[in-house]
Amino acid sequence: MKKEATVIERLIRKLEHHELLSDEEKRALETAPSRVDNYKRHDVIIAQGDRPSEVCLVLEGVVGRTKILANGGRQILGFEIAGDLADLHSLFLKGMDHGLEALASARIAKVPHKTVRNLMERYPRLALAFAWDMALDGAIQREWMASMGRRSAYEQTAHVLCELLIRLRAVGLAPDNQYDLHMTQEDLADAFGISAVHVNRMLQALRRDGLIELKASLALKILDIQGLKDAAGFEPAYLQ
Amino acid sequence: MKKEATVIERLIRKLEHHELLSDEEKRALETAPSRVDNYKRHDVIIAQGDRPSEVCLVLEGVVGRTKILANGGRQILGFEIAGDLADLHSLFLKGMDHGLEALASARIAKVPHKTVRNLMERYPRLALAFAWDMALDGAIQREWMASMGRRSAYEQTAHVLCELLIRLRAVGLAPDNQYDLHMTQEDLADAFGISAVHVNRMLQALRRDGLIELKASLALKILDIQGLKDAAGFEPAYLQ
DNA sequence: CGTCATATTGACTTTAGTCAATAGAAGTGG
DNA sequence: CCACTTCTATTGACTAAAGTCAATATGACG
Repeated sequence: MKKEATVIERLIRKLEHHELLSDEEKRALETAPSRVDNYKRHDVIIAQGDRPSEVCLVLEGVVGRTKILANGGRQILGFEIAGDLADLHSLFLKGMDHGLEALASARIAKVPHKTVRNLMERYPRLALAFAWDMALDGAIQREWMASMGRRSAYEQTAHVLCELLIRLRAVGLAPDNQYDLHMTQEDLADAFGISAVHVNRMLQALRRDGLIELKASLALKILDIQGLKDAAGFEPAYLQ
Repeated sequence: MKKEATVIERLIRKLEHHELLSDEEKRALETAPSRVDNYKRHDVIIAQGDRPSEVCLVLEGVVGRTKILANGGRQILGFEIAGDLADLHSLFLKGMDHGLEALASARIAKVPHKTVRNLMERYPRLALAFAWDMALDGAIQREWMASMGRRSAYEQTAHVLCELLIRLRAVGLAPDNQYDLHMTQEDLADAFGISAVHVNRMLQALRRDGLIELKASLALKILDIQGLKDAAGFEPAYLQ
């Protein structure tokens, strides 16, 4: 219970970037009923096409939003980490246009749609905060689109590593500019829209350039933050 | 005035895909104060980085959401057509992470943020409908991400043409499966994340395969809808 | 120790980008 | 209407980026 409380605090801190919340609103969030499920790598949390009746809050681990195409391709649309509401949009859309998959072992709190809707009705500021979260989500997606379309594989790789550094640091998970994604280069490949072999080459290039250091399971240490940002053309404003 | 009313009806019809609206809510939307501006191709409607105080409703023409990167690249993140709220997210985010640009002559109604906020406060169902619209927007963005990452240039081209056919048809702008984008292959290139020369080659391939027919300014006629959908791996569910 | 997944490397292919030239179209001013 | 400019589309030749395939290495784990 303690750990969940901590994560919900992170969520609250994140939501408060947009709207200050009253104590009552915070308490309502903290005490909202939810169920916690555990997943291991490759587990499907929500399948593409499902019509979920709960919203997923990531407590621990890394979750990928994955889309399977008619041609067999798999595209990872984003990474969700502790404190992220992974599928808030499922409140509004009829069916999931993509799935949620555990890329590393993950603990997920599931809050019934009905609960979220009640919260939004009773506390308009919470509703605004959730809307802000969806909008932020859109901004991250757009940055990824820009990466896929108009950044080289090298820049794109550096860019996502920068983004994850900032996001993980914001929830205290990248002490000393180090973090471990517990996932594979294949996952990165599906996120970048390139091949796993090419991801490998780009990671090596980043190492060769003295920007990062990494061990298996994508445990990495940023050696030169400014250098990595420069290589990526990283401008953090979109993360708000 | 007549034309605006028609477009607002389209917007209402679109919003009602998610939430049925009362007559009062519809009237509130219809009578919301707004200013109409006209733009010609290449005009900047909202610049990247701006902090707009109004929401843009496209009445006529085609608007692109464009993002300029540090490396000089330009990525088009989406096309907005009549009846689309082009920057609803600006209600929530601090600064625009991208700009809005007229890709063809466009008429835009601008509704003050304050007005939209009032509408949302007074009519919770309108608030839900707007949230749904933002969520739908996210779904379209995700489909584009999948196209950029895991579809070939040929499939991607076919896919966007399918999407535009469905969206334009929904607002009565693709009679007889024909529509004219009034933009250039360069714009498509920036939307797809490929070069203009390659867009040209893909369009020619689609013509060669008997799927489309096209004239200058991207006036096109879909000759074989099913063939185009098959080529694209198009599954329209994401459009709602 | 053996098995499986992942990472790394090299050789080769494919896709897409770049550059440059040409051809069409559309708009402008006289 | 014409001459002129400019933008856009098309084409071909060549280059560069990324993909594919296959072999090998490394590492985690039962």
